[in-house]
Amino acid sequence: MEKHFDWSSVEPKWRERWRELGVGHADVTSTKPPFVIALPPPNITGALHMGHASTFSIQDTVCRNRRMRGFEVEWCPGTDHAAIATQNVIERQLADEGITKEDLGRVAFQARVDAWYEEYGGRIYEQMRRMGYTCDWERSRFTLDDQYVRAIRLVFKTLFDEGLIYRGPRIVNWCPRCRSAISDEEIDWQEHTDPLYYLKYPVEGGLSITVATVRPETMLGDTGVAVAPGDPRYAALIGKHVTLPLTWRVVPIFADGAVRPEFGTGALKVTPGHDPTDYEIGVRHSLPIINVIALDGTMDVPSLPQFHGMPAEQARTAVAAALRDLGVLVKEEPYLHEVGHCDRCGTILEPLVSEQWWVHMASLAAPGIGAAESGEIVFHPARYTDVYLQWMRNIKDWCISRQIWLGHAIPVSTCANGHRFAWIEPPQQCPDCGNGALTNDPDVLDTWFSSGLWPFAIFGWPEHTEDLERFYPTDVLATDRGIIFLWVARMIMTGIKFTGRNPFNDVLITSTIQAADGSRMSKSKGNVIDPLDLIDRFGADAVRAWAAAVGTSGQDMRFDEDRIASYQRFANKLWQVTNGFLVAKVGKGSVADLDVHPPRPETLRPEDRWMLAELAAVVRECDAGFDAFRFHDAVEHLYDTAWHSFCDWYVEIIKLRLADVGDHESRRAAVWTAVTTLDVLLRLLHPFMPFVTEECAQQLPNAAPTLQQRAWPEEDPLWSDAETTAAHHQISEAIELVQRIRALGHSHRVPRGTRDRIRVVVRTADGAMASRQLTSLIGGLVPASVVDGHERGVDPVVVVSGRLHAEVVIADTAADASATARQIGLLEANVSRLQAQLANPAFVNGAPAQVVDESRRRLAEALAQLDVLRRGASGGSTDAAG
RNA sequence: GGGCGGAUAGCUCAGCUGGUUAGAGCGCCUCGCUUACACCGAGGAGGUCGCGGGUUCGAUCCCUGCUCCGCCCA
Repeated sequence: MEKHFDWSSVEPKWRERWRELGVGHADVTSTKPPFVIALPPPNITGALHMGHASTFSIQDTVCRNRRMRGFEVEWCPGTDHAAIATQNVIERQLADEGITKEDLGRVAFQARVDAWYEEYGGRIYEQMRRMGYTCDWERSRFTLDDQYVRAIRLVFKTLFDEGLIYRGPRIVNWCPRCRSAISDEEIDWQEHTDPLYYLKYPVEGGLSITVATVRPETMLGDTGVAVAPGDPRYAALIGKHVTLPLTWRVVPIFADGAVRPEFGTGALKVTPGHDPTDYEIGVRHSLPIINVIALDGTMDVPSLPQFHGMPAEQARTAVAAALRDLGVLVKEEPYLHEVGHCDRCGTILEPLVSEQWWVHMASLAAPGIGAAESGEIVFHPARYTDVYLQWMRNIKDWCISRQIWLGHAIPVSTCANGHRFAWIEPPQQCPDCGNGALTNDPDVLDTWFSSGLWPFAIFGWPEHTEDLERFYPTDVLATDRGIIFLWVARMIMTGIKFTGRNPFNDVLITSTIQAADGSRMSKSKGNVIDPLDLIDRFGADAVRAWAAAVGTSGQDMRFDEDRIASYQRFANKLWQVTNGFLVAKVGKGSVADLDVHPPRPETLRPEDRWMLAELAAVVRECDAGFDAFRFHDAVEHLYDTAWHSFCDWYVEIIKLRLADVGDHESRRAAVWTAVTTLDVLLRLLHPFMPFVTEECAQQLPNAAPTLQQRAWPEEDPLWSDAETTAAHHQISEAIELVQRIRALGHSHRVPRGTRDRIRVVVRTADGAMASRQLTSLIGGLVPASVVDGHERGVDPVVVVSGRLHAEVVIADTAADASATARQIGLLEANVSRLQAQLANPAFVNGAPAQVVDESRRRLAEALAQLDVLRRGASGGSTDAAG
């Protein structure tokens, strides 16, 4: 037998088996109730990262659980074309070759993209298989699939025809390098320290006003100066005019609520063409919009040739210098602020006004708000509902056009007569006038526009396919909080708009995994962890169980490798107890020896029932965890029960019985209980740790080709009947007593193998000897000999647990009552606390009867225990049973 | 500026709707290679639950103020 669980040989075997058995594939004609998850599509050319590993592992765990619970599970995977990211990669390749995409042309460029997809397209699926994910690979989708493209065009055309999509000049975040608009959600804000320049502008009548700005070059496009309403410093200037240096344009001074009086001088230069806030102000006050920066990021000011064509950043110092020469620049100071960078390429974004396509959002958002408010769509953890609603209630129109080559072309053409129309199939002529000279819109759609349709488009919408009928709406959507707005909200809005139904009921937001120091993992920082590397080192089961254990408590998690390692050891523990103990020792290597019939209940010993009661508890905890999306609760209870209750206690307790070949009935009860317990635990653990549980379950009776074909465990009445409950109580007390006796032996440094040095008498509360069964159980667990009574004249040390207590004598050692004294001290503190509580009439009258009764019960028990300890400690109880 | 979180053992984190002797994993200390497992077992040390008020018979948990630390939106 191998010494340890060897995942590297086990994992490939089971991956292959699941594939052969078609575990992930859903049958659309099945009569089982469907359970559906649409996998948030990763970037087709990307590699699996920690975020994926965390959220996908949890999705697979849910899917495996639902399969065992009798659902027809459809977990539909897919990939996203990730237009900007992919185009950047290709452009970088071209740059290395010294050419541009314009040199290549659109057709040849597309060929390069296709080749790239071909090369890297399958990589992430392979990585997902290594994690053991049971997606329905046969249904995998790509956002550039023909059917998917038709869905996108239909959505676009519908919104266009309803007037919800429009084109117009608006301020956008412009990436001068990508030469494209970028959505608000794709901005990477970084802190910069830049000079804050104070510019003193002349005002009519010999007055002046000073503004502060980090971007003096934009003053060439200023069309106003704003101050806060009611600001006494400037009240007299409102309505007057400023003459701007350099351009000598005359612009008004006015009041606007957007101005923060405490910033700078409290006076704001307004550049509607190059600042989002200024744009809003400009709209409110009907200011002209002047663009002074071109799409390539250079200054566009032909009337000022000294600046024209200069990169904006360079123009900043040049303009500042010119203003200094004019005496306008009166002060400079360093200023820390946030600067927007392009999420994809890192270039500093340039807000500017350009023609873009927009979706009018307010009417689409309204039903999406209602769905969350009414509780039809539930976020887990619940607080994300507020995050979602906050954004939805303040929603802004969505810029959906991108000026890049890769992606879904905006399906709009304009004919020679100026008719503009949207289409689904590329048109030959204008539907209005029949004109055949058509110009197609050059832009493509924002990637999120297409992935926003994911939950229904993957199943063939708008066709009324069997899949769509059966699998839509989906049940759960699991993702990181970072894309609630980018994606979740948009799926909800389009889902309701185009299918009339919520695309899912539950949104599970999984924890973000941070680097060990609490910083964000990012490629640029070089602190990313590769999940595949973790699989190599700890096994897929360990990585998955860890993901479940840290992924759903709702808090961001610092990456902690030791935690993963603990689940690796747990996998080994399961494997050891199954193969090394149950199969090799108990079953002597034969499954038949483990395949015992259920014993008659009366032959079960208390410890067997104790184990079954523990099992009942963990089934309940596990189910509750799954139902509430609290997987960390489920996996931690399973870990505790499997390792501590089963391996540490139950297995150790039954070893003596199993060695006693004479007592067939007892042996059978123990074997059955052990096998049953392990079988249930393996099934419960399977969704979290599929590989090791399959490998272990295969060794036991009742093995199925895969645990995915076994039913999810349910509680048996035997596990919680009155006798089992009583047995659980008794054995739990015995276990605690064992721990106290062991501690006593330890504190006296009694070496192992000298059982005779410690002699123990176990008694019940009334002073009677404990039953023979219980005595031998305790005797088997402590390094001591259990005797009927102590010799006269010897002072035993007494330890107590519940209604049991033990009188312990250690040979050649004077009775050291410090252990007893310590326990007495704790109990006395407890007693005085409870007595004070119960003496308080406000508590007795105010608290629920249950709580009061519980306090009384505890007090009574503590007093009884104290009584036992004091009698023992006083040294009088030699051979108390007489 | 607005919003949402966090602060619990040396570290990383649990602690569900107020009543437990406040828990786990790792680390640390002391024993132990006993025929499932040294990727292990046994025992142990370690916390005035960020700080100040308040509500309550009772607060780690609820309210409020403060101090630090994140994230999101502007």
